[in-house]
Amino acid sequence: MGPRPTGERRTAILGAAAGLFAERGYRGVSIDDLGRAVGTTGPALYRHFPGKQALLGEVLVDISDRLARQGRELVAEAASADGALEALLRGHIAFALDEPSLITVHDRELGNLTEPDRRRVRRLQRGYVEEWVGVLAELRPGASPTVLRAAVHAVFGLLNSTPHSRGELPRPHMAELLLSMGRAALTSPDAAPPAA
Amino acid sequence: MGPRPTGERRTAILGAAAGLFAERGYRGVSIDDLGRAVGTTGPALYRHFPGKQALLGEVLVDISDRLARQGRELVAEAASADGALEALLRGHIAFALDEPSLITVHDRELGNLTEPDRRRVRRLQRGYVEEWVGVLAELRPGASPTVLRAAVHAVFGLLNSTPHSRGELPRPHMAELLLSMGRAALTSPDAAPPAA
DNA sequence: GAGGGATGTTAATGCTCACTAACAACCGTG
DNA sequence: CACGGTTGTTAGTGAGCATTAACATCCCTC
Repeated sequence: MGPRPTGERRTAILGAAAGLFAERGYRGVSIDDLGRAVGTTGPALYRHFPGKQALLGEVLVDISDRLARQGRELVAEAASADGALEALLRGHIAFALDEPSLITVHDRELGNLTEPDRRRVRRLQRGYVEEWVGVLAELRPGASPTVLRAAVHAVFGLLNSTPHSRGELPRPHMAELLLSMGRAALTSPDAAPPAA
Repeated sequence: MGPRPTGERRTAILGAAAGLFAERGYRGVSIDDLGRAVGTTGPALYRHFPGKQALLGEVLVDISDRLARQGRELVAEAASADGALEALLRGHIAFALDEPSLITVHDRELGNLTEPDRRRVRRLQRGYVEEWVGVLAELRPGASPTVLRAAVHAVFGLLNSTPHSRGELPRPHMAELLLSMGRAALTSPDAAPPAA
């Protein structure tokens, strides 16, 4: 069987991997499952990737990179801190609604990465979080970065909950709901004083 | 080796299982790991449980049951809808902060249950969610139950994010932060009209 | 103080699975 | 039109793992 023009098989495998990993977990998906999902047998996969772990690594690094890059760009383009926050929220929500599998895999499978891949993903994640924290610090000068970081993680949990409540609401409606909930959560007068 | 007074070995196994499942995932934990964690060998487990899946089932049903029961009680005891919402939030937050492993396992491992166990867990979860929806319906009479359900799921995502941002903040401070964020998210004027 | 049930241990057993080997077909290029 | 590189296929191979079997202790009861 001859090769298709480009590495389209490669990207097909990555797509299938994201979907299957999200659905059954990294360990619940076999090489043969992955092959079957793209119309080949299992071992054909080794013509495109060195192994199963490398596949997961590529998926996770790609997601983290896209989020971090998107965050950087949105903040750079924004005219105000308020605008930046709204852009970050809308961007993250769009991502979560468009790619629920990627979001699911992203915060579930970190532990199955090789150490180098895990480091890369963590670095990218940290950068993304700091983008949010920077914007929030401008909006609420009183709050400590530690509190803001915790708040950002909490809002990620809120936004990333989409895959769990799938299909309950039409997409644009869900997007608006998440936007207003996320904004409310981040801009409420929450900065409790450092506990005694 | 003789038996200890009660089924304390049983509960030790359940505790170890929750911790290990949370850390490495159901499929990433072997029977031998579980035995080792409670000071025995792997197969000893079969004296207390019919198998690995039954173990997971018991853990998940127990969590779901505790949450649902706690929800029912808190709402029944509350003097007002406002009070009920605050109680639900505080109760869920305490649970998430006290038992991060249980929370983690709870929304990750549903797919590894037997069909009957999955049904039981889902029924309990639904009951818990409806408890929240009932309270919210009283506070925001205009909103549709569908929107409220989606909002509740989103807030669960927010509250359950604790295990991800572990140790950043002292516990009481974190509890207050989550409370105010959760309340803000649920009581913001978010009820967008049913999209065109 | 003998017997039995509860609880443990070690040694199979049989399955799944990631990965490798050996071989085949296709395509573009000389 | 032969050749080599690319991408597939089927058939191992060896490891890990859930579960079971066979056997050993211990404690409680009679």
